Amino acid sequence: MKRPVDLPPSAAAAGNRRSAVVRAAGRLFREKGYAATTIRDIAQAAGMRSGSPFYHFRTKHDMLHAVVLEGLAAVHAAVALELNAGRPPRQTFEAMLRAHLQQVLGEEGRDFSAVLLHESRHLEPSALAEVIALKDAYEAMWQKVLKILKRAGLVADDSKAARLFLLGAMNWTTLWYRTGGPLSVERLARQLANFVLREPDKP
Amino acid sequence: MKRPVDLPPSAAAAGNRRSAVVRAAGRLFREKGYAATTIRDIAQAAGMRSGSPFYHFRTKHDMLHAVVLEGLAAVHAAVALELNAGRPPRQTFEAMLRAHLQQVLGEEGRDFSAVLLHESRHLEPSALAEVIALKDAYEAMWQKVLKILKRAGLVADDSKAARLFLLGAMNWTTLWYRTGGPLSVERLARQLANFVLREPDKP
DNA sequence: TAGACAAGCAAGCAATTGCTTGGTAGGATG
DNA sequence: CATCCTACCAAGCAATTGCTTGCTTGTCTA
Repeated sequence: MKRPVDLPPSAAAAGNRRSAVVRAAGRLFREKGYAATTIRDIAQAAGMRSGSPFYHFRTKHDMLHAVVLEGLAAVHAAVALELNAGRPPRQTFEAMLRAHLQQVLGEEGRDFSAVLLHESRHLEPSALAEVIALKDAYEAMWQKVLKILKRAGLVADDSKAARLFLLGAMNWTTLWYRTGGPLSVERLARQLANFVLREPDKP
Repeated sequence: MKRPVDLPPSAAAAGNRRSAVVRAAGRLFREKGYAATTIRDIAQAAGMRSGSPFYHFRTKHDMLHAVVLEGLAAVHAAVALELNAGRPPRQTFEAMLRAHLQQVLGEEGRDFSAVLLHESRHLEPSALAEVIALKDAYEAMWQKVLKILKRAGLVADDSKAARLFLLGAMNWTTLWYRTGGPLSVERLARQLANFVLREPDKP
């Protein structure tokens, strides 16, 4: 009956079944949406009975919160790595595109990031504010690379609107890209770079 | 107790309160999402009691269907008008951008189009198939203008992916654009055109 | 071997959900 | 005047919802 209130002792080992709940919630929230997913759905997908997820989470909202934070952390880490790899502007940009698309479309992280992108509005106000702050920090990296690209003459516009157009083009792929289709994520990143950059294409 | 099954006699006058239900549903579906909106919410917003909307619609799904079709018809008509206005490529393109963004962001049609963009997955399979067919026809107009732009050397890529990048950039605005902010819809359209086209900017 | 704790289960409760049912006010129609 | 039809209301039903409660199991430690 007791609960691991904030940090369970020896969280690494203890968080094993908890993460099963998060993964199940992530997949279902992406497939059916937050509001249309029931606790019973999540419990069953995690191999539990309907009351058991509440051992790990206080509310359903908390499950959404955990999913969204996981998505945000993963995409931030992946893109930050490429931004700081010390490559020239165009290569840095394309690597960041690839990393973002990989996170958003790849088997591994697509559930978390799709939920982040499409279900955040169902968060409670305080959790939403936290997520928005983290998202702003993430998007600042894109503003930074746009600035670099403009200095290099590779792009004409590094405004806030330009950043949002770019992120929109990327994030919208979650609604149409199909894994196993004719287009790999790498080629998609290359194609978006060519679509956006003002430079002779590199096929 | 009887219902106007398919076509109510003298539909023009009779469909008055019905359209109040559609407008209320559109606004609530956009604000809270389809699954999180209750019949009671819709009825109250339309000034009715909770059972009354079912005089006009068989199910809640049918209400979503009506909202989505309204959004699709409006944006299709607005953009088709500009595509066929007989202007030169760049002007045609920018006018289409403006028309789409006007529909998606403007007071008048944003409820319907935002629901179309973000809630279509909650449609029943048969209704979804119908909507997808109409959406494909809509997007074909964008493929067409991209082809024209490429012939004119204004864009480097007129592939299917390029079209989806463009639509993504536009449709994502529904998640960040705020009416009354510093950026008008007209300027937004101009800025997106400059972001995408390979030509000296026209400020 | 005894105790403690992590991690669940079985059962159910109060509220909410989509939707149905029988009725009815008010205008049009004969 | 009698009838019909449109558009709604008042009430409620069966199912589902998020969540709670008391209890059990397996495992680790002293």
